[in-house]
Amino acid sequence: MNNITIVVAEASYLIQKGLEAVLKNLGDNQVVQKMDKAEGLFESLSTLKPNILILNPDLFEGNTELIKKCCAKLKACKLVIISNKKGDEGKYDEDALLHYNDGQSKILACLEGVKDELDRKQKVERSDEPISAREKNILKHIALGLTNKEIADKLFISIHTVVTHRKNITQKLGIKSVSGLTVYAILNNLIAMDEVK
Amino acid sequence: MNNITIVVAEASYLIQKGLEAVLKNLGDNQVVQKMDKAEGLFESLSTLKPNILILNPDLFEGNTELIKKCCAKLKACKLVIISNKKGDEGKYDEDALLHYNDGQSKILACLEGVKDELDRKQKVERSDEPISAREKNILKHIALGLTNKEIADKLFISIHTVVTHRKNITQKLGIKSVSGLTVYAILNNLIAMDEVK
DNA sequence: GCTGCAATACCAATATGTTGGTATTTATAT
DNA sequence: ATATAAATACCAACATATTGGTATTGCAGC
Repeated sequence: MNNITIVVAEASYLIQKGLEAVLKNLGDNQVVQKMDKAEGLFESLSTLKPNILILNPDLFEGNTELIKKCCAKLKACKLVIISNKKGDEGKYDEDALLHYNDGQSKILACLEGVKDELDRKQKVERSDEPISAREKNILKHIALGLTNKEIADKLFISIHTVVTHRKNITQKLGIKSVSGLTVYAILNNLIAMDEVK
Repeated sequence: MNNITIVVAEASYLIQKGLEAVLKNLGDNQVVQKMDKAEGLFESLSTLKPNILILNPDLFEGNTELIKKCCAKLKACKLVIISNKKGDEGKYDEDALLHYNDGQSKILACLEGVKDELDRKQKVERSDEPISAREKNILKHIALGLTNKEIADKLFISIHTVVTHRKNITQKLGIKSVSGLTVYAILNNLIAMDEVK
């Protein structure tokens, strides 16, 4: 999984923040710069070399030449258009065209699509790394609030084994905090909230 | 500072997410529900009893009677209007009126104002709280998976202070394990499951 | 039969959390 | 004005978790 860098050029603060929040949840992304006017955009693209540029054409007052100039500036950069106006359909790549009023599914589908495209280009293969049945059981006990020693005693194994399982679990899931593991266990029906001590 | 619960009723997913992000940074808030249509709103207000309702009038297609009905439903609830249209000025309380295109300063000033107003109101009525507001905030960060040191750095306090708060929290609540504290935080709307890392 | 994975066990170094103290400052309530 | 509570800070001893190793066994698939 490569880290994807993103520049957001959008006047509305709430839209900026919304995009940032959505992108953060979408994976290993990073919004490296937010701008609310066109000045300095070209310079930012040159220095930051982002993988994605999310741009509101209003910043250029609709001047499509400038937008094309943006694209030309960077090969590995995917352009996403975010607009508050009707009637932009057809002017831009529909796969990467968002509107202020779009709902969750549209937004997520678009951004995930763009991200997948980039992932494919970068030949980043993401393999699902499921945890084994034994590891699930260990995780369950972690999420229930037991210590390594308590788990070892309950399962009649050495504490070293528990530590090893725990190591593998955190590595496979990419979750290192106990609270994160707890939420994972809840969401994957390994435990119920009322079982936790 | 009590925990403030918020319902966001807004069709645009990005605006939803943007508001959520801004509110999260504003302090001890929690967006307890987001909705993108008017159905179920009254029910949510009744059951969740939020402190703030952020509403886009477009959900009611401009029917101001329904909006007033919202207000009437809850005394301790402050209404914030979020709109994508020009010409709403004067129709609503200007202190609590936002537009899609507003910049950072306007947005923050408005939401901080609303929050301060609520804080002042609530200062009187809090009494039977098991843990203090500060402790709630610490607990929130514990449940999010931060270490004591990370919490100390984020809140600009010593790690000793965090340890002390943590001691008091576990004693007051009688919950020792991190997973237990995490579940408590989820059940008490201090965090949402998808915030945990 | 070889390969790879899962489960088991162990070690050592380091990091982080726990517990039981003390103590100061500020704000609020009686 | 004074008692109380909350937030802050610190210490020391101890407990527990994390990380990066190594190693053995058994089992399933090729």
